[in-house]
Amino acid sequence: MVQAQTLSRNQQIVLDIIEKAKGPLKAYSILFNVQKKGINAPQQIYRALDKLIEMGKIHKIESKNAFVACRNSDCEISKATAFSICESCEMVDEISDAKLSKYLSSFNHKKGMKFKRFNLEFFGLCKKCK
Amino acid sequence: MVQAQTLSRNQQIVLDIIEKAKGPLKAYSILFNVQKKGINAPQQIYRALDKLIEMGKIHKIESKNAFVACRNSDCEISKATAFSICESCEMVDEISDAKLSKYLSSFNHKKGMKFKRFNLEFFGLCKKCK
DNA sequence: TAACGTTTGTTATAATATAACATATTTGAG
DNA sequence: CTCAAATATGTTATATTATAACAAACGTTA
Repeated sequence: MVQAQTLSRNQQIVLDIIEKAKGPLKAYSILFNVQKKGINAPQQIYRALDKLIEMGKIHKIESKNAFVACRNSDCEISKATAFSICESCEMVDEISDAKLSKYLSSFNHKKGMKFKRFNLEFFGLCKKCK
Repeated sequence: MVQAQTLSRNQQIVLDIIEKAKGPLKAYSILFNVQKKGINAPQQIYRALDKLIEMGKIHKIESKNAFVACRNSDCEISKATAFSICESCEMVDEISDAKLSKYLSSFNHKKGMKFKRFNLEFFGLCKKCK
């Protein structure tokens, strides 16, 4: 079972770094940042990332192979995620829009497939880069 | 400029394989399949894939690092893509739903970002795997 | 036909991710 | 409490995905 509250040492270390970051972090950049804390191997990072994703504490931005903290209670355990991604400065913003989320969560494919989960990535230029 | 019609030799070889495939193909699996045709290096595959994506002939399934042929004229040069992905058998189906596409294409983020493009991936179990 | 852009070929390497195994720690049922 | 099961850790090695850099060939088209 996925634990509800408590994070293990490594999980907490990794989550702290991701939460403090201004943008999405890559696994190896997290690794380089925690080597002073005694974490030396990619496996240790990837294991923590996997658990944090399961718990819904972070999300993976698939198009960037990078990770951001979840700022959105609506996506409850990452069943319904949407992001806005700037193609210039790489900024990523989690979209929390109840209508959008509802619309997509209830979307059903014609071919009879029932969806459990979706991930949506929007791309453009953010205010600053426009 | 992106060429309109003609594909180069390598581009055609790569596209043929992707179009014939039943499911998404990974870059290195494409590579192994074309070594008999004199293509030996990953670069050759990735270059062809990049151009085919630009031309809208194929799409990348970001969550799988794999590539599928475009079956949908609606997504015109990959500005608006949506896929249905089976978590069991790995089947990928391109969704072409005008309403969905229109809804998302006109979606505007509250924070003032104007989107140029989106990619949506739905996950679940397909008919067979259900 | 010369200049430019595009494609190709090639070698090397970077970046991302998992396998496999041994040990330690935590948790919960009895 | 206590021991068995589940979870987490540490570690080495390796697999997978992707790009850098450079030289040569090809194909437009002015």
